[in-house]
Amino acid sequence: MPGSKSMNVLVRPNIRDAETAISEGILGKMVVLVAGRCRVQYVGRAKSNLEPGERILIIKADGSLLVHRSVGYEPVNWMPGGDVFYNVQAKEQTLQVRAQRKKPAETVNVMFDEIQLVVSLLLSDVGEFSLYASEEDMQRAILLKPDLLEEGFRPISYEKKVAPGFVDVYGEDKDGKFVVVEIKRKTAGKEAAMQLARYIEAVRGRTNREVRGILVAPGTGKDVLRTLAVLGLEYKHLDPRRCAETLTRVRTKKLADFLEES
Amino acid sequence: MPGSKSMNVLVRPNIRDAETAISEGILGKMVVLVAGRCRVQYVGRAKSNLEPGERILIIKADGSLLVHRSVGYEPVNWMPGGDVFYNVQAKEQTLQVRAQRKKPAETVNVMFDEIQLVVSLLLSDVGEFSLYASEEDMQRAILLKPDLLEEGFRPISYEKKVAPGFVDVYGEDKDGKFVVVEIKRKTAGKEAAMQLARYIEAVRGRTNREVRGILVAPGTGKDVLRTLAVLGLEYKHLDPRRCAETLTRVRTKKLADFLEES
DNA sequence: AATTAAATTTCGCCT
DNA sequence: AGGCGAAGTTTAATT
Repeated sequence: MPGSKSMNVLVRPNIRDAETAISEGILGKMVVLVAGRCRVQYVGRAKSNLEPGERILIIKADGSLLVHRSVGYEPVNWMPGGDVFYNVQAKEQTLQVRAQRKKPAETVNVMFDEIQLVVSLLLSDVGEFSLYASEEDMQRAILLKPDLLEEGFRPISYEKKVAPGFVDVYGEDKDGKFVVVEIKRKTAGKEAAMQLARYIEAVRGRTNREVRGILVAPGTGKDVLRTLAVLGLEYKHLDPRRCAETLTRVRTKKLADFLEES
Repeated sequence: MPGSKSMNVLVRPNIRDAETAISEGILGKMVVLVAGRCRVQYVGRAKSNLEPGERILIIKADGSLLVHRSVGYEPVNWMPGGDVFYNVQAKEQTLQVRAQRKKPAETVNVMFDEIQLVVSLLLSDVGEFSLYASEEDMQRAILLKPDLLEEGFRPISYEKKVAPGFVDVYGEDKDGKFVVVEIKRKTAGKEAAMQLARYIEAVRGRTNREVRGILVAPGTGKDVLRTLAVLGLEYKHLDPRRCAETLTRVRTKKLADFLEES
């Protein structure tokens, strides 16, 4: 039973053997690696052509396909996973791997005329992935410790829907003024300032109370501070990493409190 | 001379041999593939942790690093290529591959406790990559055949700088009214409408002539047509693929004319 | 070096 | 199923 092994390796196989190995790998929901000389054509949302050269083709268990050149973070051609239909067939001295999906309608065609390596693998992987210091972490940190924004700030709601979209955090300051907070996890450009301005306008149209707008980010682009000033908005420096640490500290403290109470 | 071969394959190597093969692969600017059980930690712009599991590690000739799980288009961890410093070392029964760069300061740490496969390859690849049906193609198509936008349209300039950014195409219609064109290669959302509105405002502030705004795209989002109507703007359906074909046709025609003249 | 906008963006969340 | 926004977005172009 060739398909039951967790790893198959073919070094410089002939076209026929490569065809079989790749087909079985895809059918068996394995991860398939192919190294060889190929031409690649894509037709779908756009259209592309890649002239012959040596690349690495990866087909994953969910049907996703990647063609990688020898440099670059991004694949030169690809197909995201999902409902992808594969067709693998030897044609004389070439091997064609075609990936096709319906929505959006697109096709990637990889044509090998030389194959150096075919590997198929069954990867056993249930390890959890955790990411810290996202924009959501910053939001949660402010909600848990509002003083991170400013002393006396009290959150009322978050992800509140207003005219064009959602306000990240919404609350009031120590003087009872409404505060609209826009959070960015990295240096904020003028688009962020404009976004906040639009939210502010929407909120001001609904209340007679004074409304402040605060852009929270680890930094600002060149003219952003001036743009904010012109629009009557404010800026508060806040580092996403520090927010993540704050969250950890709060969680730890909560745990300590819990243990103490027990 | 082990480093001079164009492909090395190690199946289930011990830690020491894997260390050597990976180090030499990186030093030799080869593409290195490693399949094995690993834990991955990232610290930099954010922070992440990936618990142990079987994955594929790819290190490319330019120093870029990818860690791929068995599913998904995107790598779970990565490092873009450039000035990346690598450290590969065996520690008892584990193998650590660390990638580090200065700007931005970040580190990816891949720790293997089991290695199924190590492959290093020298990929010979000079094949040209061509992409059609980009937004730029749409712009060029309109400039070459202005009737694609509307009968009688005459372009004056493109990528013209106005207040907040650049107008894609700028011209006048058969009645002498100014026309500002905003191009989107895919379904246009309300952001596109807003963008066009801002450009229109900027242009109107500079002239007494009537100014029309046309959003060009292969489709529109839900409320975009109504938003455009409210703002006094127009929509013109145009398919990026058709634009690309138009370009090809024009080029072919130009060539035919040239041959005829000769 | 900083900024801006596009991308076959992908991905997740929510209506 | 479509709309919306975030992403360790990356990448290329322009100042």
